[in-house]
Amino acid sequence: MNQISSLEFALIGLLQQRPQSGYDLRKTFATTAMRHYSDSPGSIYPALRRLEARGWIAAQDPTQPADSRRRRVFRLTTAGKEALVARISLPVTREDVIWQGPELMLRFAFMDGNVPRATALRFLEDFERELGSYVEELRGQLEQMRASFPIHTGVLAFQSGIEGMEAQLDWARRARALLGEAGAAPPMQC
Amino acid sequence: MNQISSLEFALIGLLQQRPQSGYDLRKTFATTAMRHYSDSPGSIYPALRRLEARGWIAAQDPTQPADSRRRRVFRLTTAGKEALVARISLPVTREDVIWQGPELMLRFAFMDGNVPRATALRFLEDFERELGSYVEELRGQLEQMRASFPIHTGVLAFQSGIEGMEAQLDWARRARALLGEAGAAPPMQC
DNA sequence: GTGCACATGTAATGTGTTACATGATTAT
DNA sequence: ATAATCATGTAACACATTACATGTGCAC
Repeated sequence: MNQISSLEFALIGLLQQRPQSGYDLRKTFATTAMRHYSDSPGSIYPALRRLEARGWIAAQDPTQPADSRRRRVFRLTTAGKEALVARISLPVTREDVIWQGPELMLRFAFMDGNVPRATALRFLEDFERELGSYVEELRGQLEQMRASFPIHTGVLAFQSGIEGMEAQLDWARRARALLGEAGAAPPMQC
Repeated sequence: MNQISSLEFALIGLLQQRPQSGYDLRKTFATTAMRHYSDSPGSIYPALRRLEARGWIAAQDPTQPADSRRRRVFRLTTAGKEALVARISLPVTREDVIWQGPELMLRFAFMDGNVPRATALRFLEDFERELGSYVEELRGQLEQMRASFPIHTGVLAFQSGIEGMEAQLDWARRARALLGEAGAAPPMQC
């Protein structure tokens, strides 16, 4: 499979921000908001080797004297940056909003300094459109459920999902307004 | 591994509602709000065979005359129902709310008619407590981010996650009020 | 000098994904 | 009759998880 996995995407996104070792990346997954990624060595080190084999990342200065520990600090290569930008710039599809992986918001988060502001605005527009239409469909299903069942947990759980999505829709509208009006601010373009 | 997977849990939860064939279950995953589960035959049929091997589900009436198609309709066994109830009744941990899999809300949704109302209330209390403390932690991280970066996409994406969780917290409070006051309604107990 | 955090790695296992294969029934 | 849908299955592959293994440097 030539497809990049969600973990691999997270790794190159973090490496774009600054060169790091596998251990550093594990600690990020273990302690920050990216906790939903496993910090197990069995996933991260193999993923790093896959990325290295593809030429997207490279260990910098194999015989680094400044670092006595046997750390391997990786940096993003030019090809890696291209792959990152390509992944970030993917249009937001209905599948994306349904699966709601950590992946989607990570795509938006990694846009800083990597793509023009227009791409971020496009993301938000797509996101609003796809999520909006999906929520509308779910609301229809909710009405049907409410008709057949009373207030029981199935309906309530369903409602929880819908309300979470509505909060995200609301966020997207505000974020778009913020980014759109920021014509005076320094451009995001790399 | 003796652990039940998220897919297996979804399958026995659906089979508890009514006996169904693998194809029926696939269609549910393909067309309803449970779309985040794959409807690929390569995942569902092997999972059904695993559940059958464990004795949690059974094909009813192998030589059903009423159904000319060669469907295998599965029903939940007593052991299967026990496993379902055990999984549903698990306390909500911090890990659960962080991973936010489809799993957690499914647990709540499948409570109808399977566990006493107290279990549902307990779920909501745990959920509020764990998610509340996690959101608080994330809000601290957000403030740090906001200090170092301007309004850029990383901060915005972070905020989106927090707002989604806050919507769920709000939902949990309302759901708890609804379930708690419903002393007059027919009990959920099986 | 013993324990702990740092740092990387491998092997076994289970499972989801993709793609392909097969055959029955219904509709046209 | 022939296409589409129903219905189940398998094989190859990639990947995550878990558990184990190994070694370094620092603190007490």
